[in-house]
Amino acid sequence: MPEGTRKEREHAQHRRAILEAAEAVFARKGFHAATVQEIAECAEFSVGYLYNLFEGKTDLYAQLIEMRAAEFVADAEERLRRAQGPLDKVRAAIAAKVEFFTTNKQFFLIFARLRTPDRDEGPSVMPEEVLNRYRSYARQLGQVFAEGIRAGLFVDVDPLVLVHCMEGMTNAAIADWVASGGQEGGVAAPEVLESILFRGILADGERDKR
Amino acid sequence: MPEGTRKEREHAQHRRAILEAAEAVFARKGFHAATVQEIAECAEFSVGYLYNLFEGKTDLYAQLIEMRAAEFVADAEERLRRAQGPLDKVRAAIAAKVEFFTTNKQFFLIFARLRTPDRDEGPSVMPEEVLNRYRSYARQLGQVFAEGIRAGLFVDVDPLVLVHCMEGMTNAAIADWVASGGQEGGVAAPEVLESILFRGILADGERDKR
Amino acid sequence: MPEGTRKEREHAQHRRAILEAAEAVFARKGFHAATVQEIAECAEFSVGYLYNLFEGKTDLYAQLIEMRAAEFVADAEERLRRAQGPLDKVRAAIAAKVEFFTTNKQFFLIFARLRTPDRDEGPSVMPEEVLNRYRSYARQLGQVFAEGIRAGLFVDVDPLVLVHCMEGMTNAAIADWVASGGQEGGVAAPEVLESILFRGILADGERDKR
Amino acid sequence: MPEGTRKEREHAQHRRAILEAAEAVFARKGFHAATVQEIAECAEFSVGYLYNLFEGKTDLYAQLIEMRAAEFVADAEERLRRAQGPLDKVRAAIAAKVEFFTTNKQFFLIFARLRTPDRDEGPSVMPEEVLNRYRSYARQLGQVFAEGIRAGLFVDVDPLVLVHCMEGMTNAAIADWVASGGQEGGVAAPEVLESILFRGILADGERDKR
DNA sequence: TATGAATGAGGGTTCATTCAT
DNA sequence: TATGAATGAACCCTCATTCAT
Repeated sequence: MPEGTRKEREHAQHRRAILEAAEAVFARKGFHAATVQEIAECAEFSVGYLYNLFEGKTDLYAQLIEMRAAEFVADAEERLRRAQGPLDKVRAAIAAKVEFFTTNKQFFLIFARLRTPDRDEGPSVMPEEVLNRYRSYARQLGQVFAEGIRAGLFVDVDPLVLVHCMEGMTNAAIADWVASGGQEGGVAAPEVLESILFRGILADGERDKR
Repeated sequence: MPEGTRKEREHAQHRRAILEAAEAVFARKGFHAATVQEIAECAEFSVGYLYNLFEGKTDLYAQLIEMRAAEFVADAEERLRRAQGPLDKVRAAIAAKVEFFTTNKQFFLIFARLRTPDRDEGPSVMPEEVLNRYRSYARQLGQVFAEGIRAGLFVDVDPLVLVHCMEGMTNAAIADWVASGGQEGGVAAPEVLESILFRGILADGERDKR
Repeated sequence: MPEGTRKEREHAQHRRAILEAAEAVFARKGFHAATVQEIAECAEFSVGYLYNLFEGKTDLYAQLIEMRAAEFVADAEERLRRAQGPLDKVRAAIAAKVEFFTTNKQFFLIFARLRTPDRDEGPSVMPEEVLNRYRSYARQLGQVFAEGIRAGLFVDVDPLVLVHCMEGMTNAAIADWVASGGQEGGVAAPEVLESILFRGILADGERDKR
Repeated sequence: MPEGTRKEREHAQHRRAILEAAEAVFARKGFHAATVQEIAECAEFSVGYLYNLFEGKTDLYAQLIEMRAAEFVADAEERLRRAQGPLDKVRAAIAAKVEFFTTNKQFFLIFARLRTPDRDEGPSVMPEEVLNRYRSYARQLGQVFAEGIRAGLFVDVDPLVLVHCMEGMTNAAIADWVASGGQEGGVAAPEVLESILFRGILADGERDKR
């Protein structure tokens, strides 16, 4: 049951509608090529109203990312908490990511571009809060790996490198799936990615040869 | 000793200077936010002269990518040719990429954005030739993995997934290095990435447990 | 009493204001030398608003001509319909033209330039519709003369030549009047032009000498 | 036998070549759309050299018109001098004009646009000298008609109107011929134009009815 | 004499943002 | 609350003109 007065509920609903329209347009065009006009039309509101609810194009972008980042981190952290031991935590992290982007294809395109931020655009587009949330999550992942290393489960390599390996592999797999149309069942199964991350790509017989 | 008349040498030199200025600006701002004005200033030429040498902003972008892509592919294919067997070929591919972006930090930011092109920008920015060159290289990598699978060296997984794993891991490692300032020796050593790709992140004792 | 809502009326009024400003500027400078900036200033609107109502400079030009051409042709065709017989129809055509440009001095300068279009400007500026309207009117004039020839009223000369004579004479007279400032009563009276067109410039006694 | 040193002769020859190239381009594109670059290429000289011989685009345009106007006026005035009596002088004027533009089709397009000068382009494009030469010729024509009127040969109408009628008719006929491709024998014969100018378009029997 | 590389002011157009309604 | 008309700064690009060679 939604809280607040009817006005407050409508307000929140309109915000969501606009954020979703923005997600579609930003995903399709990128930040600069997207126009506020198109987002407003897509949400079936006027530009003016959009400017009542958001401070501007940049704010809209930031809030969109904040919203999705919060959704993702909330779910992923919950899964991390529930999983026991580094191995299962890593599995949980992979599953969380693959599942999140499987249901948020459009956002993946935005997320992917975030990794190479356009700098020098006046005040940075991303509010510190979002960045901190993400950094905090990355740090947790790092700790999971560090713990695994201490426990003798993982190879003794800078945990950051392990995080990158995991992130890079999953990103590439998801990117390929999204680029190829995002059909059901297309993305590499999390289990395959897990297996490669854990055991590498060498066949069983080959691994010990050298 | 460069060929051609003095005029031709200057012409080529100016082209290079502008392409390098463009690389710096596109890397910093992205395609849309970069301005021709800024590129010209950065190259210490007038806008008009830039338009004598290139057909427009889009052409400048395309030629820049074409130039770097040609450099990369030439080197990487040469290394692939020299390496014997799938294992060494994969090692060569990783080394080629890490080394190329180590000396072309700025271009990495452009390359990374290429993977999530802004759509709907009229005719795609990239000329078919460049795309084909890249596709051809990706296909070669796929064949290396396929060969490794046939030879029983690699796990029996869709070669495309293996390519993605390799690409994703190296991209993430390079991205982190670039983002953190690109200091000497910062990027994860190719040998570490290789090792993880081949043998996974599980410690020796753990791998066989399950 | 104008139709539509207040908004619609204002919209139409602004369109007219801009078209009139465009008429003044195009008349003074010609298409190429006119600037959108100047038209906007002259209409006391911003450039941006002008682009809300028209697709661009070319569209503005085309719509202006379309508007005036429609006004002229509507009036002239009505007069042609009402006049009885070739003689009166020719008189009506002359009067229609002289009176139209007497109240549309500025447009005459635009009309005059239309007759020597700058070629090679990509797709012609004029929409087919306007050209067809004008061609249709010219054809009607030709038929009037042809009918007069068949009836033995006019000399037996290619009707097209007769149209040219009529058009040329009236154009020259109007051009002179416009060039000399367009004062009241300056243009040669339609009756004088008619008389010369019909009976030539020879004095009565001289005509039959040869 | 051309005068001056070889240098002077070459200089004059180059000037003519450039003026002719300019005529072709200005005729095709109009003043504003024509580019100095294209004129230079068309004349097979460099832009720089063009700027050695002419002060700029405007000067080139003015000198071109000056040259052709001088040619025309010299010929037309000579014919006027030779003709005896107003009738023959008018015939001579018509013939001079038709013949001149028959051999100078391209220039007709430039001449036609001259009649509706783009104003407000800073210092007027046409030097006073050219304008005066043309005015002087128009005055002479006016005097021919005035003389005819005094002699009872022409109807008693403002001579300027008669000049306009003659000019307008011939312009329209030439314009049609040029527009339709300028084929041999296409333009209305001077005799037809003369006849209409002198005797009007009414058939013999009709003229006296009213 | 003859060249064309180099300039930069100015044009058409877009779009984030505001504000009267 | 919700609208969209109106703004104007900023962008890409062209082209007349200059000047070192």
